[in-house]
Amino acid sequence: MNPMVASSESAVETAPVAKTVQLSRARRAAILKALADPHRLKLLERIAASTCPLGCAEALSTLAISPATLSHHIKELEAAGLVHVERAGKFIHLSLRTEVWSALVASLAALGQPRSTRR
Amino acid sequence: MNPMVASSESAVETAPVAKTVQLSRARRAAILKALADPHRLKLLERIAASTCPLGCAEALSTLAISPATLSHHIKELEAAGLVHVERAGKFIHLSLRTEVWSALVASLAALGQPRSTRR
DNA sequence: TCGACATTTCGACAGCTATCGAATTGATTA
DNA sequence: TAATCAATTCGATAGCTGTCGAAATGTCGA
Repeated sequence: MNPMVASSESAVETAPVAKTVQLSRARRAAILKALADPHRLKLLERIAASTCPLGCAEALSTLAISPATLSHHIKELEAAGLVHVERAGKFIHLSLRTEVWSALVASLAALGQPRSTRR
Repeated sequence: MNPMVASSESAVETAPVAKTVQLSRARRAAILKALADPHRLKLLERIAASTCPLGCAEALSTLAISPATLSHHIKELEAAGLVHVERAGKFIHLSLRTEVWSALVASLAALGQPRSTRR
């Protein structure tokens, strides 16, 4: 895990009451890079659409990829801080980090509004 | 220019009154792919922040890249439908397609809201 | 018409990344 | 304890992509 994500991660973690957290440029870039792969985007969409944490079996049935590739993609999404991975015995469960997602959306929304005060 | 972007482009063009247009999944994926490069993201931010169309000279002064590389990135952003490129003699001017951007933001916002009715 | 300038195209290249099969690791169960 | 299963790691590979210098193209002005 690189230090940039880790430090931003703790910033998000220590501000749980904040609905929308400010993303650094580096963080934004890292997240957008993680979203560049079509399979990863589809996986994230599937995770987001799930009312409960998603298992690998279900993820695999959504995407036509090997377990190895899924593992790789999950790792990328986790590294980008987009998903939370919880292990339960042999199984893992994936959920969207909604606060990070909201921060991204807000960040991108602000980009399209050049007249607002921005640093 | 690939037919996917072209057809979505005309849909956007023919609906100028619509503040937020629905993006197809493919379109969304294509845009996010275009945003994956840090230089391209920075360029888009610079374009968005500009109150008037941005010239190449200004873009080059923002990014420490060669003119050839800038040209490549511009082409990518244009192909993704994110920017409008206008030629004025020897010069070109870049502007953000705000309606596409808004559609992207809306699209991503909807992704983070699994309980809303989505197709 | 030629020179200057802005921008693009071209070709090469290095680095990145998605993908997979096989091996490995870890948890569970009989 | 061994077998089964879920998931990860590892190594290899093919394709992708950002980057650049050089050449080419197009515009403008003298």
